[in-house]
Amino acid sequence: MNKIASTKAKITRSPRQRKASGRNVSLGDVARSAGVSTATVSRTLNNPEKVAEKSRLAVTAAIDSLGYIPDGAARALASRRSKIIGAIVPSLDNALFAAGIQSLQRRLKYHGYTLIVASHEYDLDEELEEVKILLRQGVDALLLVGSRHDPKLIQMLENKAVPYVNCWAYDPRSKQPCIGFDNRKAARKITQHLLDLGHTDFAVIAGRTENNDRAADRLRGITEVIRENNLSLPEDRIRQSYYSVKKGREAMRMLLKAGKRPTAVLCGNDILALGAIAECQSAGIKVPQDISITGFDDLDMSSQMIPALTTVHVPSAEMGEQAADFLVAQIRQQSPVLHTEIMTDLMLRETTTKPRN
Amino acid sequence: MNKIASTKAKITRSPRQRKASGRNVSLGDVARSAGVSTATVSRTLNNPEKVAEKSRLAVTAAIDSLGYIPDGAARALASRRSKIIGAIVPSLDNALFAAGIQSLQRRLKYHGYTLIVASHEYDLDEELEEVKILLRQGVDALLLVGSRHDPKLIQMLENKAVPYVNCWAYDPRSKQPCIGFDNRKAARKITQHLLDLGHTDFAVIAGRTENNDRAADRLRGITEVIRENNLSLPEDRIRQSYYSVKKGREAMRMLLKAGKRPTAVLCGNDILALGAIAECQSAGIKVPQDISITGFDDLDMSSQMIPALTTVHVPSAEMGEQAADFLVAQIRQQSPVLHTEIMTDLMLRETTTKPRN
DNA sequence: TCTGTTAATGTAAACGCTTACATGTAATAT
DNA sequence: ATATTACATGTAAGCGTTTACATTAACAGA
Repeated sequence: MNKIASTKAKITRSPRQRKASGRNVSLGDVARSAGVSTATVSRTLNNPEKVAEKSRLAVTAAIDSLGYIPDGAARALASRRSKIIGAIVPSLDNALFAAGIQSLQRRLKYHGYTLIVASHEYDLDEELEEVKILLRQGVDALLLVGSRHDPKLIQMLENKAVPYVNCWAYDPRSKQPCIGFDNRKAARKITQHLLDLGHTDFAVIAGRTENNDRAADRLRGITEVIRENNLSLPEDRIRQSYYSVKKGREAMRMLLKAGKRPTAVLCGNDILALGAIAECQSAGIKVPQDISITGFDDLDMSSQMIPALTTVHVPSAEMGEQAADFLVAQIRQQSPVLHTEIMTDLMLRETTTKPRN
Repeated sequence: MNKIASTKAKITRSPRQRKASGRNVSLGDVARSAGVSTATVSRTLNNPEKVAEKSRLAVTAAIDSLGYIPDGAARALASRRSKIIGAIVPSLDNALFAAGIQSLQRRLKYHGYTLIVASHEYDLDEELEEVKILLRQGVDALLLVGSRHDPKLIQMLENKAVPYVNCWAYDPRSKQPCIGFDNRKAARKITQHLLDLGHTDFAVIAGRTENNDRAADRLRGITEVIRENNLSLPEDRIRQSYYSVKKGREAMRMLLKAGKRPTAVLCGNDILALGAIAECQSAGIKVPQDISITGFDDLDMSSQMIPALTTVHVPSAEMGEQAADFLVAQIRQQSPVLHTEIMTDLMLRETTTKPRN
């Protein structure tokens, strides 16, 4: 890992921020220029169908020629809606969330909303802090990840009557709206797949479960099924890691060091699985012949790697879209479905097979 | 790639959005409850040092007991600053941007700013559209990616006197502020590395260069060096792809089909390189023994894969942080350095070696 | 011609803050 | 004691929209 050549900064000073030349053009200016009242301009912008064609044309012409851009703050203050929706995710570094956010954003934009994204780095206090900030910014609605939050958080949202939805998790018994999938059920499914192949000797590389109910549910699903089948899963066969390839490798390295090698390793997500596979390759252990490995999430790359990863497909894009529709409906005082379970599919690919007998 | 078992949605209706119980608590309420004027409350919030300790305590106590949350729209309207900064990136799906955005956000938060992220999917018209939206939302400053934008875009920003900075690219001759690295120079460096190893027979899997000046600069750097060394790089040895593992595999497949195999393939980023390597593995071609492959970006995983990827390290996190500092300084009417070049390092790892003679 | 109805527009009062300026008060200098 | 200064606070005028309500115009029906 050599470093070769680096470059150093060149210095140029930027000009002091130039003062805006006079006032910004306001809705009043447009009204004057178009020869109508401010109310008519406002209506052309927000309810064009209520304005006679003649005035409408005059107004749009004035807007174009003046280069008018409405002031969101003033609009928000007067109308009590900011047209901004917030999303608070654990991390943007995770491709899973990035994909969901991307489709959320696209859909929100279609509805005329702008998205603010914040992240809390898997820290629930930080999450509460972010909610306060977004509430202060006046978001019209909020998307959260998972179903475990600081009670104060939910309280604040309900006080302010700000719609919200929990995503990437599905808990129909909760009072809180959610759009997501049952992490536990999906984890059970993939575990069962390994059992069906004949595996009896498991290890788990889970995500960190404190402050992460999705990781906890996945781990729970796995351990349940294993124990229901009267198989053992000792503590030292369960490792928790932050989600990174490096951590996945490290965890697998520990597992390989510690006594008898398991025949199957269930990973908390694809990134950890990629790391686990890399570590096996580097140790000369063949996947899946010597050891079966599974992921969770089905990132784009997971199907393209060699060997292609057996994993659980999580439709993040679909979820983001549905979340957008849900929140917008809530803002519009409609009553969309409170709990939506999203399908999750088992993707059987090349990293799992029967154990060597 | 089987799909097994899927779940279907359960239906529950959510209660119609409950109306906020009466008015929201406002700064005036706090003032009354604390027995001071609204000005004093405002000052305790924004310039606590200008308020006597006694009043300050009374105010903070009132804020706590009433659960007061300031209204950002009103504040923005009155003060002409939203405390919001916007960033428009090509895509959030790209881990490179995600990492930069994450650190940008962290740093902005430290300065007391909130970040709005938008993406334009590598479409410059869309980028202009996003700028309009963010300007309407009243962002105090804007981060852009790359140095090629619609001229109208820059014009709008200067009209409104909104500070901005171009990132992930470095062009000291431009009037526009930038914080980034010289893509062309870095590409030259990694190409030179392959030349030094003795390669003469190259292929390139570049990103799509239309609407992506970074990809174009990288490609230019590569072709320049090759031609300066009197080597040929025919058109059919240059492929352009969207950034995905799948596209990388496809491109490599085409390359392998088309006549004589090159001894070295330069990829536009790590994701493409991962795909290229996977395709080679699947075709039984050994990396780096049979073919050397390079990436660009140095994603977290690139050092962990087997074989570890030779690539260019791009310090996205550092860039995000510097961008935050730059924009905040600009907002504060300071004059930070206009052009900052960030170091980029060649990471020599396991996917490059001397060509078979 | 007059009245009732509808459609288009205008008037002006919020919205919840910030901040320039005025006022009052206490400390210090003369 | 008075003048000066500094500090803490209060008063009230915006900030740029939206929107309830009032007004006007146009037209149909009697």
